[in-house]
Amino acid sequence: MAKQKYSGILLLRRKGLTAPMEDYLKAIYSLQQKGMNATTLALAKEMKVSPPSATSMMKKLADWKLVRHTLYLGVRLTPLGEKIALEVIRHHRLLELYLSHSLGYSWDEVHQEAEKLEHFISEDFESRMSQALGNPKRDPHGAPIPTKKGTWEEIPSFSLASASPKNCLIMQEVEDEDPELLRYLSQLGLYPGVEISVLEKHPFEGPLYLRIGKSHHYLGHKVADRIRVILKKKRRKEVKEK
Amino acid sequence: MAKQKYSGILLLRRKGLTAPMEDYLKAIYSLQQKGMNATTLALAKEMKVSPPSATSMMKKLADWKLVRHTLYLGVRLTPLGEKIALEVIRHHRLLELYLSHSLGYSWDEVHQEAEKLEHFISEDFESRMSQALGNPKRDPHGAPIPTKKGTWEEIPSFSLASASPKNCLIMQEVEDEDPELLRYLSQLGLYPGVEISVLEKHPFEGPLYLRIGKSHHYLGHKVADRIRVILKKKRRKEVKEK
DNA sequence: CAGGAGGAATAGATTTATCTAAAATAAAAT
DNA sequence: ATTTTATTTTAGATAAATCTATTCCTCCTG
Repeated sequence: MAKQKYSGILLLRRKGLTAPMEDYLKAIYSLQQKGMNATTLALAKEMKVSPPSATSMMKKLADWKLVRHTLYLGVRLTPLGEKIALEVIRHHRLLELYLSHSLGYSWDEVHQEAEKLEHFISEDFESRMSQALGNPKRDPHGAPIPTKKGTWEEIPSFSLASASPKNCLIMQEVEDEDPELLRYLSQLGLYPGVEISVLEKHPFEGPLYLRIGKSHHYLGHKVADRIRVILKKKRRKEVKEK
Repeated sequence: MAKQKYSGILLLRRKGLTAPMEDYLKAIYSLQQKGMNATTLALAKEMKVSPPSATSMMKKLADWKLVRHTLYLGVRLTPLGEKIALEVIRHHRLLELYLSHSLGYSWDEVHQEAEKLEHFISEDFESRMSQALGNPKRDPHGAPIPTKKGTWEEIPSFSLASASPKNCLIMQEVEDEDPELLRYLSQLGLYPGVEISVLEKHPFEGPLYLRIGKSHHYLGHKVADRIRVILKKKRRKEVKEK
């Protein structure tokens, strides 16, 4: 009985899975998550390439059985394609957390570095990072880190811009791709896990006046819209989270 | 007065310096270190490619002014080429040490991982590693880690196979590329820094009987030849090294 | 239901790094 | 000095990922 030595991304990399292919899979996954169709044009825009480039990559990924193509609806990940996408995302988010924890990177710097390295680290590197970090569930921006099996805890969050005043909120997540935004947020002390209350909400998409931890700040609607929050649970017991 | 924002490897990478180019530069550097000419054939063998591949890369590197080409003598690194080679080597060796210190890799596993990552880490990553490790001077195999400026301490070592009995030796260095050899050496407790004495030396390239630390082992001549050692200095003071 | 707008695919070119097969050239040897 | 040997280079192909320009085709609209 021959033992299956390689599977998932490792196997496919041995068969010639390339960094660009991995990047396209991530982009397709991201579009699907947003409920959009991964059409040629949408994918080309996401990847910042020309439509013909996207077309040919879609065809290639279809040959590899990583996506299925429907005319004018674009491409959808197969289970295998989704598995690979999630493995790359796991690499990315583990790297982000690792860089910030172990090498003192700030949260606005980690995305760029992780974006390159995610394609070149081994599965061994991945699991060593995960172990060193205590099998973490969230990256520095609050995004979930899929497990090895491709599962994660879904936390139903909503936009800070849509929050109603008086509720006590916990910041949950923000996108990792805009370093300027992240630097701005860290000036305000706005990190995942921080307590927020909306004190005033100005009309016509006006600014919000917030309590952030123990200080108070105004925040524009556009920024608030990019921040995901959850309601603070009524505590049943004083649970300390580190 | 415009500030020079990029230099060395960073500048060249922005201009399109590729991972294969970096690998060739390392190979040329390595051949030069061994006192060999980096001819087409030698380089092709070192890089495990066909001679025409080596030719075309030599031409390309010459276009980039990273090497100078002399007919039938092969190629020599220019100062710029050497600078790049040393930066890549610095990346490699820092990565090796970092992986073994911070992620618990054993010394036979680090080379492979570093070989890929060396081309993709940023200068920031490099300096953070160096700082986290206390600006180390040697990698896990005892090879010198060049400084940012491309200098390092030259330690005149010699082969264990050529050592005369009775002297007390310190293991200095071993190549990093053969995992099997490294695993064998670690079974014997043979690491850089470990004390060795040659107790018996059998003729005709026969085995050596060694004291390694506090235990005794036989070691074949071929293996001994790959191990670099230095004479243990007469201690002036009891200095503890960690 | 017949065009036209716009999205999608094709055609052909470019760049990088590799290959094999063949030709050219330098060094060595008789 | 001529031949042989060995190294080096050229020529032509391939594969990946991209591009521009062009053509094709689907869907919607009038």
